[in-house]
Amino acid sequence: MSDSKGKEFMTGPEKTEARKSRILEAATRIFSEKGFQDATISEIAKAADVSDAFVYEYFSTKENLLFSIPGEHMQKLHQDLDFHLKLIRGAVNKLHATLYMQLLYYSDHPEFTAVMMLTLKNNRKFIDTEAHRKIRGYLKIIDRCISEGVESGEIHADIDPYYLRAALIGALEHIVINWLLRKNPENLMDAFEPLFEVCLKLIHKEPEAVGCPLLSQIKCPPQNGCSGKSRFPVSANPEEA
Amino acid sequence: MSDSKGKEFMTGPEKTEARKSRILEAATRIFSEKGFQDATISEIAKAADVSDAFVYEYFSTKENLLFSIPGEHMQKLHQDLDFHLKLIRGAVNKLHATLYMQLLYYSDHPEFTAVMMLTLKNNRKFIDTEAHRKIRGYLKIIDRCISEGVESGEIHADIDPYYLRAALIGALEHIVINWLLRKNPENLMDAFEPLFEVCLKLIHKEPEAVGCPLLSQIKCPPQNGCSGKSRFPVSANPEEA
Amino acid sequence: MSDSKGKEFMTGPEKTEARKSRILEAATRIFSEKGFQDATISEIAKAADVSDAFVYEYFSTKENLLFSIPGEHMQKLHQDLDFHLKLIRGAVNKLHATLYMQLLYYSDHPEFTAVMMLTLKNNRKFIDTEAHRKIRGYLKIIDRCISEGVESGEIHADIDPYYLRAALIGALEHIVINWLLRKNPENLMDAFEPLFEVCLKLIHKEPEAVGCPLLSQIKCPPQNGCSGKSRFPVSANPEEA
Amino acid sequence: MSDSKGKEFMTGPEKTEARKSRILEAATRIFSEKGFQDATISEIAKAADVSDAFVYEYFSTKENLLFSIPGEHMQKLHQDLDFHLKLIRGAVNKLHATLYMQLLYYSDHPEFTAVMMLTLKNNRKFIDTEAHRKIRGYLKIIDRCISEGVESGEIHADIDPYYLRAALIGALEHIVINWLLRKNPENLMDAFEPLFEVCLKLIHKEPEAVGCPLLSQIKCPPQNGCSGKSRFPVSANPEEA
DNA sequence: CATGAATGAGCCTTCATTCAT
DNA sequence: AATGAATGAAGGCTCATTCAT
Repeated sequence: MSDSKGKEFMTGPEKTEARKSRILEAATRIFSEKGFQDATISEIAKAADVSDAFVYEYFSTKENLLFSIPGEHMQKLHQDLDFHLKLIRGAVNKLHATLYMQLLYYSDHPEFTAVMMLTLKNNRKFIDTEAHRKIRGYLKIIDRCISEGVESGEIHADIDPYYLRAALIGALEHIVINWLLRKNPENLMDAFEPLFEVCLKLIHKEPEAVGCPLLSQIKCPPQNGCSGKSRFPVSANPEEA
Repeated sequence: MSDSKGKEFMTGPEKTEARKSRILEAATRIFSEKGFQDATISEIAKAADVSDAFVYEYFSTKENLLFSIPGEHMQKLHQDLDFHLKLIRGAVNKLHATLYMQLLYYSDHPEFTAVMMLTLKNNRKFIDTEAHRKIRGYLKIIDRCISEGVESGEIHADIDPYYLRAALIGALEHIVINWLLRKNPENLMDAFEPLFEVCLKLIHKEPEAVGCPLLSQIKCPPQNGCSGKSRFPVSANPEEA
Repeated sequence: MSDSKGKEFMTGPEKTEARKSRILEAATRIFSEKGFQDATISEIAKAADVSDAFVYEYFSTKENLLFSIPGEHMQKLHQDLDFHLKLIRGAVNKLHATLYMQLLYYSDHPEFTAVMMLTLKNNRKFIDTEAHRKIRGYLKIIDRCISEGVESGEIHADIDPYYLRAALIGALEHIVINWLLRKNPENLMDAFEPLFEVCLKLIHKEPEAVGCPLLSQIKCPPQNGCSGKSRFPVSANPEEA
Repeated sequence: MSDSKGKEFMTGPEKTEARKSRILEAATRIFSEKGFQDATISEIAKAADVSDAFVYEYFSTKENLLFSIPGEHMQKLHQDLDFHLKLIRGAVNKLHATLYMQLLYYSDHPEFTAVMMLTLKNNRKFIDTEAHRKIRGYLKIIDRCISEGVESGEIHADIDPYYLRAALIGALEHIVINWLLRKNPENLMDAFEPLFEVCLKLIHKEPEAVGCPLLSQIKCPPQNGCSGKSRFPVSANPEEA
């Protein structure tokens, strides 16, 4: 009935997948609570109800386990976003939806978020990771929104899109970290409206243009004759190697 | 002779202070290189040319040593900023100077910056620290600039100043972290201009209003009849506990 | 077609034997390369292209696998030697042939030799092993040669045959170990001539008495009136329990 | 009074040395009993009455601890031998004394001997060790005896001295290993006489020339007109690198 | 004041071995 | 007959921290 079947009904590979999932969940929770170094594999294994050794069957090292955490999350977020963005017209509306969904995902997965923001983001080795590649892929969605907006004239062309994205992401993450560390605001989603108002300032559109979150498919495309030619080449930054 | 006296000329307390300083410098360097967990007290003590045990004379624990790193840096930055801001007129000019000086300080002290951005910022316990109090004090400077700008009409009043500050700081830190982890841009100060352009968008002023960094004391105060009454109480956020 | 049949043509028991053989070969190679402790069952199983668990079908433990290595080798060496010695006359010639064949076998099977000399010979438990019994059986061939020589007068009787054998075997093994560990000499067989000259000193015969290896069936039996009665009872040592 | 002072009377460095010694003794005993792999550092530390961590103060790794065992032993043996050989005339007498002392040392230190013969001698890495260098230095004493004997005519020149030494050492070690593993003979020194008789065969001297062990300083030098010119260059083997 | 010396506590990781299928 | 999957058990090694001197 529920989505977590009793163990006794699982077949071999099914059971294995479930155990792998439980390990990732446990790791996420415990890493988020105690940090990477203070968490122990034993602790995680016990929380996931598997043996210590089993953890190493699927995650070659403790660090590798850490780096494996974002995988599914990012994939899910990416997919959802891809799906929704197809339905939305207008770069600003797309950005709105993107930021909203991202914040919502963080809000719904505070432990994953803590691992991402407090442990992974600052890890030098993480950058060379498959998981980080996925994150960069995710960021390209935002880049695409921005360049679409620039092309269409929705977003003015006199701002470097790399720095625009940096400001959007930076502001969002700053908010998220304050939420994680200081419970401010208590509900992360309370931060969305003011945050997005700030973002609108960045992209120079009036707040009225946006309707209710995720449903704001108002007609907005190229309404003015703005050339759409940015001063900056789209994605000219070396970050997307 | 020079500003770094030879050890043999130092009196007792003088020598002690010098040793304390050397420990902090060594800790900063080594924490920035290897991270908190992978750095060892022995390593730091050796680099500072003191005994392991001496480290504990001044820093009760390894973590306490870490938390002691920002102290002098923040004090210096705070003082410098206080001095300069007195000479500058106009909220936007002040913000400009503030962000410039902050970025410059980071650029000049990459090891301290790495410790701050990659190790301290994400540490739950750091928040309850005297050092963090100093950082919050520093942030108030920005808040004061913002509220001054709102009062004067330089900064429009329809944006929550807390989120405005979050965006400014978030964007700046995002840039800094990319510089630390990915050497992008290679020289941090290259990021200042585009970054500040973004910031100007946030505060809704045209870039032309700003002259050369640190010297831009143009007349800007209340030029429009804007009431100067913000929708938001200044510093209404619980972060400044 | 060839002497190594393709797997697909093997019947059940035939295939099983082949797999057992592959395991022993792989174990020999890997034990010789990495030593007993650093070799893993998984590694051996993979090299033998069988599952880990299958190894345990035939070898109850890892140590048992180790102890199973000499079996076939010693049997082969024993048989060959038995065959050849029948064709050879004279104790000294027989000893010559024996030592030559042994050295040649080592030279041709360096991996087996490494396991024997570096891993098995020093293992306390190995002594109580069936494999070790075979080795002792092999040593009896040498004892028989010696006592035959003593009887016939070829080998003088004033030397304890146990210590004579110890010297022969000890010298040979010393040479072999130097070859294994230090590649000195590069080709083990280069050591045979000088080694055997030393051995001849031990048994008090002139080198000229020996012709080409393995084919030196010169007439040598009792040429002097030596009583042939040794001071020592043959095989009075407790080693042959 | 005794050579093991009570702990309470030791000063700092003295105590430390004593502890280091106790570790080596404990390691020797335990390695000899259980072999290298089955012995644990905890076990050794406990037997030496020090903490696990202290072991690592002086011996960086478990393997390094193993390799440190022969150091003092070889030095002692080397010194003793140097001292005695100065008093002895005649190469054969010197060899006699050398082998006797070596066997006696083994007999008196069975645990050290077990480590040497059963664990170190077969360790590939041991060869590149400082301790192994000392052993090679020790072997040179034997080489010097041999070449002295060849020069003087005591030892006949028609045998390769490298192989002669190999036979001497090989025979002796073979005996020692049998004593270690099979308690045959029960008292190692019982093996000396027959062993040396064998050795005399190798060097072609009559047993009568030798008196009681360690006291046999009979005049023996060059009595025959033997040329003393060996066919072999002394120490032409690459082992003495 | 300074420190050399000492350690307790703990964790990641490995594998031989087992057993359900 | 054959094996994939799972793990219990264990050990080398590290360091923050303490304390006698």
